[in-house]
Amino acid sequence: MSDATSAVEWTPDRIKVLIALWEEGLPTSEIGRRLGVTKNSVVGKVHRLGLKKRQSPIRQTSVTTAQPKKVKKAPTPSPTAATLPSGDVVRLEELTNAMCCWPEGEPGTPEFHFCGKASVPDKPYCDAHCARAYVKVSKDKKRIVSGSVAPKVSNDTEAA
DNA sequence: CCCTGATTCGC
DNA sequence: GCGAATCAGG
Repeated sequence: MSDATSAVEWTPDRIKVLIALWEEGLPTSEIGRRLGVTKNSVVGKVHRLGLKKRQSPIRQTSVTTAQPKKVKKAPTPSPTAATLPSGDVVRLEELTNAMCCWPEGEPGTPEFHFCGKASVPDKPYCDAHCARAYVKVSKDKKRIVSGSVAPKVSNDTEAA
């Protein structure tokens, strides 16, 4: 490969994840934080992509930071289907409804994979990653890596 | 005061 | 087109 001008390019993979996270209800800050970009970049890209809007400055049904609403019916996506092959990483194509779609690594790279663990009912992520995505944290651990990419996003199991 | 989201301008 | 800055609202 002879080209390596752009460090962070919006590849379909990243855009896919971007939309995925956005659709899931993750705050722009969180998405941008994970991808290593600012919330402005995320929201800008999303806007340009023609995605839907969520919480406009004007009153448009509060979102409450993507709080998982309770559903009356729990289909229970059979976590058994999330039995991923050991030793093999979960790719985007291998993602299932009962799989934790938590992007790890740099989207666009062969190293990029998902958690692949069994996600909790009505939740796109597993118990551990769910807390990471819906964390109410504010300000804080901005882990934006500059220069060399590779934000170890595999940090979970946090215990205060 | 803080955070989230949209919009706009500049590069 | 991407990124950052700015503005608006909750």
